Amino acid sequence: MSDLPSCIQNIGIERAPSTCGGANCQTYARRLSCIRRKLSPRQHLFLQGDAQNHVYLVKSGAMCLYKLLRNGRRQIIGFKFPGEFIALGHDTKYRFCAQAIAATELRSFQSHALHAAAVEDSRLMAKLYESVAGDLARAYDLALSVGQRDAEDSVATFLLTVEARAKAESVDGETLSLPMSRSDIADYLGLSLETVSRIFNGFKRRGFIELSGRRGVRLVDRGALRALSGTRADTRPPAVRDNRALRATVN
Amino acid sequence: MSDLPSCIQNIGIERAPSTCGGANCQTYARRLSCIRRKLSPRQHLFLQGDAQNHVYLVKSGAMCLYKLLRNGRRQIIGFKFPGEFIALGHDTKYRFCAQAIAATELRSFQSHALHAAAVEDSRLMAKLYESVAGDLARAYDLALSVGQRDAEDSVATFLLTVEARAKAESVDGETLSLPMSRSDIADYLGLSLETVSRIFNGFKRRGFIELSGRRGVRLVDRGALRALSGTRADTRPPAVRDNRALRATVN
DNA sequence: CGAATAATTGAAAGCATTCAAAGTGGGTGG
DNA sequence: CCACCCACTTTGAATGCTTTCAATTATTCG
Repeated sequence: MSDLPSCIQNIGIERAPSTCGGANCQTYARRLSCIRRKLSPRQHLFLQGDAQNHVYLVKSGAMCLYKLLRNGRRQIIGFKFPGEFIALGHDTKYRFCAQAIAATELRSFQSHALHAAAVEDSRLMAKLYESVAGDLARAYDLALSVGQRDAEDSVATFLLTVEARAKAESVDGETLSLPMSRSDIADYLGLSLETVSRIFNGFKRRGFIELSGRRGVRLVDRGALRALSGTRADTRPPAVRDNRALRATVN
Repeated sequence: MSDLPSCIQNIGIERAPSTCGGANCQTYARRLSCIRRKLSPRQHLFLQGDAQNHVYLVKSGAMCLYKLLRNGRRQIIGFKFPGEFIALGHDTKYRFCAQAIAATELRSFQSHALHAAAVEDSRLMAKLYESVAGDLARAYDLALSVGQRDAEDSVATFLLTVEARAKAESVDGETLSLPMSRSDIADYLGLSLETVSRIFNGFKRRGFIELSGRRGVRLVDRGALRALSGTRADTRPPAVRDNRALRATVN
């Protein structure tokens, strides 16, 4: 697998700073063949049901992944930013759709070639593993938001999370530019777009955030947002009032 | 990593039949050290926030994984059955709680030892990777259910999925024994336990299912349940009425 | 057989949705 | 460069699904 046609790509370089965490990003699988792709906003990379032959790496822009229901409703299951992989995990068909929410550049790899390369290079394997594990952690957080948070909690948590994840996207140190529309946020949080809009403006009226244009948001009062966010600081013991789940002896 | 104390365990043997899919389950990492654990119903294996030093493999019984919010609400993010791993993906702390919902036997591995062994044995690595990827796919399905399905759709889909996943758990070929309570189902689907109960009995009244005791469910009219389930048969093109998401040119 | 836990059922209340309409921003073409 | 237009966003009002509160019934285990 080390002598592929070669379009000499550095998988892993240009990894999103927030994810990279200051570690020196290595260059993996130098000779893995790939193809450049460019997508304009709203353009699809693939649909659920398509034959799953490729893995993609986002180089710039932003993507959203979503699943469709028969009734036409969609659940966005994640957003993808530069340095992140799409469609790791081998299946015969994609189980979700991938759509650009901004002008986006990607690299396309043949799934089997990438996974074969990963078997050769354990650093690449570690990277793919880490990527999937990260997706999993985010998916669990999403299920938590969608299932148990009320609308304000969801939106507050969303804003805090986006800020933490995409500090690179901020115009200056303060204002962040959301790449996704209200409708995208709604379909991500399991809310209606009207509800999202109402809550954004409710936060604005209460002085928690400032809005500028369609994309700009500035978090003014993070404390207030955190107070609305029911997120636990994963410390034990949880010590919840009457949480039946914890009555039993622990361990 | 091939000369550890050895408690000679076959990771992967006794894999759940439904997941194993008839393939001959290989024996991996024979000499990986592990510890046996037994949990009684409602007993916790770990809590979110605990130091994450171990990976667990379910041998018998059933576990549930859940996340807690400050307001005391919990979201079950998944159930674990024999042959499945818990807490793959290395982090310093567990991000969710793991609790037995029935008498359960597990094997406990040191995270670093297991991952080191996986680097040595690519079959084990493939197994872990597949496990995480499976968790990810199920997490996405959960987000979809919780975010976009109405209560009846959620419950119908849940029943169909449980049947498909845990055919081994069925008493005979027809009646399945749900290891989890109404409350567990509710916290999994993001509903109240009363709603789950109402819908179960609504299905019963309409002749879609039969109930026996607290655990027994028999799916009588799968067609009706599938009709309620908004799940798409992942075929393209989606051809949804006015799905804005698909207006853009595809690919 | 009895106590404790789980499940069911009913009624009232609430939060978010849906439907509807007006307003705003951003991009494009003249 | 500005006006115009389309799409996105905001806002209002009514509806409804699910939740919450409360009480009863059923099941399981000691």
